[in-house]
Amino acid sequence: MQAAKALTLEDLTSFCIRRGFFLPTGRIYGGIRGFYDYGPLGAEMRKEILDDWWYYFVRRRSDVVGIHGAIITHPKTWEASGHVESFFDYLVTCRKCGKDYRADQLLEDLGFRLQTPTLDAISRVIRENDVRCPECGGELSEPQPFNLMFVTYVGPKRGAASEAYLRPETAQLIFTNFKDIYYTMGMKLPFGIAQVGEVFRNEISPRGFLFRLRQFTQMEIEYFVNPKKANECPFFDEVAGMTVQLLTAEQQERGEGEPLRITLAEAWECGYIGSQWHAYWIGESLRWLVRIGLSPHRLRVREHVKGELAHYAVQTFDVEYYFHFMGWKEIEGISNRGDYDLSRHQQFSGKTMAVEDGGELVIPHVIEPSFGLERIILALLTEAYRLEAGRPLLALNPRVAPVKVAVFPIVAKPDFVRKAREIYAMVKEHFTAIYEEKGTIGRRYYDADEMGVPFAVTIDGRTLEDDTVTVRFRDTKEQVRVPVSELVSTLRDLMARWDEVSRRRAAAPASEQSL
RNA sequence: GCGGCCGUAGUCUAGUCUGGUAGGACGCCGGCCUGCCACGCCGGAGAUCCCGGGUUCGAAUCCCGGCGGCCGCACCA
Repeated sequence: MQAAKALTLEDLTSFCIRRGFFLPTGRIYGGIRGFYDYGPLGAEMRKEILDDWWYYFVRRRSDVVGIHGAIITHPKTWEASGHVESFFDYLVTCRKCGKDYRADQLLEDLGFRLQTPTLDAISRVIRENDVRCPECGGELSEPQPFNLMFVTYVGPKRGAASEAYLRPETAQLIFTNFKDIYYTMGMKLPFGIAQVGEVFRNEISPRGFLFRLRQFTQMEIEYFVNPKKANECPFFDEVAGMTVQLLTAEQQERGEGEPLRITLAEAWECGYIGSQWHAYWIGESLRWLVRIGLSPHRLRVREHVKGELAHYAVQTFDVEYYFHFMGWKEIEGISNRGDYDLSRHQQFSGKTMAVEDGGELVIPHVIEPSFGLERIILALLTEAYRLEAGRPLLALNPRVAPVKVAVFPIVAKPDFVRKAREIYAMVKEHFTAIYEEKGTIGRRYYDADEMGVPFAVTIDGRTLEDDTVTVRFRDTKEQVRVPVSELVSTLRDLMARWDEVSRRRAAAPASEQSL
């Protein structure tokens, strides 16, 4: 007997690569850290999640519109946003032993206090105090800026004048377009602008499969409210009664790790969450995360402590998911950005960002739910992955499953094959579907289970007699027989009632499984 | 970026210490068999042994450098 071993991130990584969810980019050349390509199943899953997000947060609502911004935009954007300033670190290299140090950190370790770690300040402190390499005593190089934004050049000439950045967040495209959207769409406060897209961060050390990437996808909403009406959210009733696990900054500063179990109404009334709109967006976010298949008990809301707050943030809560192999990790950040961004763009562009509300001009305050798509996919796969009799099965919610239906002739005889292909063609018009005729029927069911296909349709001898097929459920293995004429509507109905259909699933959560 | 461990067909892996041009399993392809839950039979293809350099008559194996991965530290808008 081999010792039982819990599912690890490595197991999940190799499962994803083997089944074609993700591939390390440029793999035939050895790959490149922090970048992954989506394979066929991953690409389908990504699209399902994106579509559902867009439906839930944009199309379903009348107060949110969507945009799709450019990846390279005017460089001034990133000066105004504070990214140029706070995305730079400085490296100094020992001229003798070649070791690199982060300049501000080295100086701090040696007891020097810098108000602002600018190039000049660092350089001066090093020179005036004859700071040397702590390892070998060698002379240090001039500080080199290390930019966490990817730099590129616009046009044929390389140089300072043509320098531009790949966007490190989608939010700024919303802020720079704010006034135009406000006018062209005739928006009135409060309202939101949503955007989905790729962002790029030149991380020093990408880690954890999909967890820290250099290119990833954000799904963001910037929701603009009149600061005087920060506590007048007309939708608050929809989430007020939701109980959440909340870990406040205060608790963390006291060293407490056990979150409060508290309703959003209480969390707001007690002042843990600073504004009603902020509490509303926390609730609405959690509802969507549960809707696509994450368990409420594995989701908690953790407030950023002081040192953790971003340069723009008034108050931030992370929605964290419990990954049993690495603990609680952020999958979404929900920040109150105040008027930081709009004020900065007003200042840098010289154009007013104030809009009219209730007879006065205001610069709106912003609540920003920002979802990391790849982290959410990682959470969904972690939650869905389980072993049944030694074989992997993905119990994905049909909303996000890359393939919804598998169609099989029970054996590959011409009559069955002909009928099965006919049914496959019909099903494919309505759902993402696959067809397979090779191998035993059990084998094909298990392969489909591994891809997370919720329903398998089988054509057998009876189909040719009375035009019915069996529909098999991935999670319970139970089957129902339905007329071909009602197949599509039955499948649609089963997906709509999924929570009920899957309630009987017997398998334990992945964290309690062993390999 | 630092330290430790690691890199062999699509996947998992034997072989590495004690150098003699790679073996298995799963998967894949072709054929047969199969009538509701993987692991029936026969045949076959598939390996720059991560990359580059060095030592050697000879390197998957030893040495150096690089790339990539995992863990820890640091970093994390």
